[in-house]
Amino acid sequence: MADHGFSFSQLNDPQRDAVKTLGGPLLILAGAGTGKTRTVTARIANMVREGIAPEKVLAVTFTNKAASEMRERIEGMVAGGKGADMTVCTFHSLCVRVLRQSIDRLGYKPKFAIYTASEQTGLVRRLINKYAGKDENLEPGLAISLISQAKNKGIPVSDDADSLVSEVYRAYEEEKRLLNAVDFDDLLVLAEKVLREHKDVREYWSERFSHVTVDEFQDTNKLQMDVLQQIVAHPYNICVVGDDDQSIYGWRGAEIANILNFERFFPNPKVVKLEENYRSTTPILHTANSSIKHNANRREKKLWSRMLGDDKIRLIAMPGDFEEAEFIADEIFEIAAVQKRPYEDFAVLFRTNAQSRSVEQSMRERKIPYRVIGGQSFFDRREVKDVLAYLSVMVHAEDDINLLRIINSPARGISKTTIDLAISDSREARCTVWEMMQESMFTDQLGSRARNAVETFIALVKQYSEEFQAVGVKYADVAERFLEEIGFEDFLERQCKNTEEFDKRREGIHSLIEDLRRHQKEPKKRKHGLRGFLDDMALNGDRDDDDITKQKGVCLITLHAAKGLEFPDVYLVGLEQGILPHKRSLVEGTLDEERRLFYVGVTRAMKRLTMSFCSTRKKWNELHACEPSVFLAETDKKYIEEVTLEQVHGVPLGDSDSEDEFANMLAMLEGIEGVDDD
DNA sequence: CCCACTCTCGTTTTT
DNA sequence: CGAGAGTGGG
Repeated sequence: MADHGFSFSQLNDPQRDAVKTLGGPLLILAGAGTGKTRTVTARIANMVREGIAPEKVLAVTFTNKAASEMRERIEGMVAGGKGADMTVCTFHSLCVRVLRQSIDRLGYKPKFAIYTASEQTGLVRRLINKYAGKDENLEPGLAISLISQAKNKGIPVSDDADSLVSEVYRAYEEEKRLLNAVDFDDLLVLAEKVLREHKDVREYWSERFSHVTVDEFQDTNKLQMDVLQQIVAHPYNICVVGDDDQSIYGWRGAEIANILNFERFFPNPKVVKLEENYRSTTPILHTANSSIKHNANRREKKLWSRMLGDDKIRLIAMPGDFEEAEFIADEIFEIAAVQKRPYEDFAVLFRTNAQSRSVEQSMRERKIPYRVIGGQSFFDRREVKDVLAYLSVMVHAEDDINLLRIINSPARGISKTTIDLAISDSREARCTVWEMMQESMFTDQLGSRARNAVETFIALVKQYSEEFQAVGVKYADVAERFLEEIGFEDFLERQCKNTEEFDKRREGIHSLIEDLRRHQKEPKKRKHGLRGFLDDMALNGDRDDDDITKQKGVCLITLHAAKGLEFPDVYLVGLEQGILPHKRSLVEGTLDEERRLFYVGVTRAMKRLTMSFCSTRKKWNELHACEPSVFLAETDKKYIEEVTLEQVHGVPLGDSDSEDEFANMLAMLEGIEGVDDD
């Protein structure tokens, strides 16, 4: 017990079977709430116990968050700090490691830059403007997703090689290549390529990692599978863990076939099913099982629980979405008060982000604290992008995208005309904008004011990139000084409507600088200093302050984002045709994936589940009639209590004073309706 | 360069 | 309805 933080006796039979199986391909089908993480971490701890060298152990996840959580749990289980020698990372950072070492084999320079989403958008937008005819129009977002799909599935962007997308795609690839830059998908594409084409590289990595584990395997796409196949060599000590019933990312390329046909990729795998659920009560699991069995292609599984549970599932027919939100807010308020339960016990799950609005409104009116996963991520914020672009230019001024992003913000007298001239001249000379700006051939064409501005800018960049490169320098301090010098705060303030916005944005910058400071202090800091920091940021860095599980209050969350989480008391709302089987899924024929989404929603609940649908819904200020979801009709009602809103109001919850509670609730409802505007 | 107005478009989201 | 992009005048 002192040796390692697990013992076989804490595991159930299939879990133990999985933990003891260390050789050969292993597929663990881990249903929702069946102790997947415990099994995987125990299995890895067992490897070390069995004498496998920790540095030969690789565990791959999809998100940085999942990676750090797994690392933490493994380190807690493995004796003598050996856990730290293991590699626990995302697919993307694994590929970065491969490429940092061997990308020169593909003709790139080793210090390649990784484009963030915004850099990618910037480049694509520019190329669309360049190539689109007058009457042609292409959304950068659409182009990017087509390009990404092409790379991940290994298919052409468009079946017409002369189409605008194809043209943009070609130019996009060419430009990145010229700038020694790669995007997210390239990390996988190029890593797979270098592994496949170079035997010594492939052998290095497959010997380096003798035992590989892949988490959330149902989310892998074709490209990730290709990378895996390159890295994992005979005798294929690969363990994949996942649940085909929770595969909900098909729309972004996840191949459920990877899990359904695992044996096609790795021969004769052992298959272990984890079906005992430790999270939910029997009514919840029965309901989930009875729905998911309507899916055609799946690995047969049936979740069961030792917890019988007293509560049936409620299915409430609501007159409208407003009433639905009001009801939930009232009820949570009441239960939290009467049963003295923390708000963190409750979650409201919905299909689309837009649905959270009405619930948020009702929560705010009652002063119920709540948390939502914030629409735009930290890295999408303009000021953060600007600062990252600046830092990136300091490392690598040849990068046109970032250079152009910051060249005149804050305004420093370099006009659009000057910039356009620099771009076209650099195109002609086949060099970067940064190089062109230093040519007298270019500056001679400018008026004295413009020339002056350009020269000042060049001097500024040169000065600070030297300072950043100085030995022993504290990046965060230099960055602060730099932002001060260019008057970034004033620039920010001018862009903001009010003081709150300014404070928020300044806070964002501050937090970024702190990330930078922390990154440099970290003992296991990356090789290339500031470059390494930018890489981390591009790979969606080690930030945890936007982690929803660490925030307080009722959780309002989409079904997608809720995967992997659990709550004692769950409200699953908007179970209507067109919303839960989403309208688009009906056209696209992805009803199965919507059903899995429903399944994921139901299995988030531990003790109590309330489902609801509305017979009317306000859409863009107009009332629309709604029909209940087909998923409700096909689900077994053995443990479901079907009620209308009026009926629930007639049976208030709480053990005592129920009539008073009811009266209070009514009074409250009336009080609010009186104030109702919008 | 900046503001204010109109227009458009409303799944899911990570790296 | 409301966020975000795009347009045009001051």
